[in-house]
Amino acid sequence: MPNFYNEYERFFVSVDCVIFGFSGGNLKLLIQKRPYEPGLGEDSLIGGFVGKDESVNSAASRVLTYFTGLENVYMQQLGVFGEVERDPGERVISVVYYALIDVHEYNEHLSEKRNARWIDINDLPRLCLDHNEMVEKARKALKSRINTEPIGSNLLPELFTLSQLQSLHESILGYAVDKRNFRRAVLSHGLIERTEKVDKKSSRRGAALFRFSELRN
Amino acid sequence: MPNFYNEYERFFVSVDCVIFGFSGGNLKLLIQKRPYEPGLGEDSLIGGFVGKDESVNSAASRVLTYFTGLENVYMQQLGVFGEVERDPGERVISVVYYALIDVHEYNEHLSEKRNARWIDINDLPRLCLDHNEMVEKARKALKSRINTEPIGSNLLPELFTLSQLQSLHESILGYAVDKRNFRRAVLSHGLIERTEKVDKKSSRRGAALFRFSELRN
DNA sequence: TCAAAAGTGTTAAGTTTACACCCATGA
DNA sequence: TCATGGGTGTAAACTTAACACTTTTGA
Repeated sequence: MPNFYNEYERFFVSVDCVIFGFSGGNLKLLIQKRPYEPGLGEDSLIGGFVGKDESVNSAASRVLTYFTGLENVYMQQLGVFGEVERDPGERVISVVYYALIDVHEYNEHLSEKRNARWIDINDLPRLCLDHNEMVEKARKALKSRINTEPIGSNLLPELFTLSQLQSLHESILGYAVDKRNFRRAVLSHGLIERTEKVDKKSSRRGAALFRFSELRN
Repeated sequence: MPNFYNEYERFFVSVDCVIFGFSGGNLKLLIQKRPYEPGLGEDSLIGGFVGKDESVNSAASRVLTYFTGLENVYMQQLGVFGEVERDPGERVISVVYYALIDVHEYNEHLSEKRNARWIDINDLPRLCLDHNEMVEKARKALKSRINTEPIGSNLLPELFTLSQLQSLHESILGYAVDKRNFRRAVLSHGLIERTEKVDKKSSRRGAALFRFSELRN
């Protein structure tokens, strides 16, 4: 096939994923030790390069599966980081995603093998390049979407208590919400439904377990 | 400088701009005749390729200035279109922006020279590649932001009447809004202020001219 | 004098917020 | 029996939505 654009430059294109999890009442982030120079060994988002025969979105999915073993994960594009000098090694244009995963389902063994680990979002270390900026942007995106998208359905196990869901919302929003108002609001949305099951782990009395309804519009 | 990423592929990266204007009570889009194969002469968004020594955002600004003569235009990244086969000529990864410009200020002579023209958003022709999809995404973004961002300040002339502002909102939203409620709402936001001037062109009685307040938070 | 756009308030409905006590259970 | 987290209702404040007539003026 002839090349029509040959006068133009070509660039490395990477994908970087801000991977959120929720565990122990706290929002977590999956990070790795950067596997190449420059910045070898520094803390880094999970990322990789776009390949010849895959779309940019597919590259992000591939990277995510490579690190977690999970497929069909909830992911959203956040934007492009395209400053000339953002990577001191080579010019790389990065497409950033955020992903939400259920930390109870992912392949822990695999991510350890990949040198990845979960950190609490509030103990975020300094990350390489412009990765802290990417995390900041992802947190803002989560905050603004938590009340309109069923974000919890990706971060929580299939069955969960309303207290867990509330605690997730509070972690994302960064402030406490009123228990009664919260329950009324999420129940009225009709996105979750009560099951017959009861969770006895977190309290003496036991808490009703809910699940996200299957129906999507 | 050594190349650390040499095993990876490099890609053409383009920027495509969904450029909105507002004139005669209608939302407009600036399009061009595609200047290269494949699809030479087809209707196309305003676009170009990212160069070696410019950031992706700068490339978008450069393209916009090239076509309109305007600088410091309001632009926002919309996302990346990165399917493998989206351009049948070559693999090109496109970063999409939307921009809002005041059609009374831009350089009409220049855009004509560039073979660009304004079309009414409701008479949108079939555009090349995946450009219609980009426009659709941009319209949704506008809709969801019209009530939180001072979008009008970029699309309207410096002085405008409330009827013009309302008509702009209606064009973006796609439905009529109540005049009294609209006026109360925009005035209470405090983003616009009344001037002493009066517009006599659009009515016998004359309408007060407003401007967007300088103050930004 | 009339056509055409500008301008102006009030009420009802709905939504959001604030707030405190009893319940069930296992240790 | 008591400590712990689970579960529940109501009233006030605020926001949104619906609705129609008068004003000004150039032709």
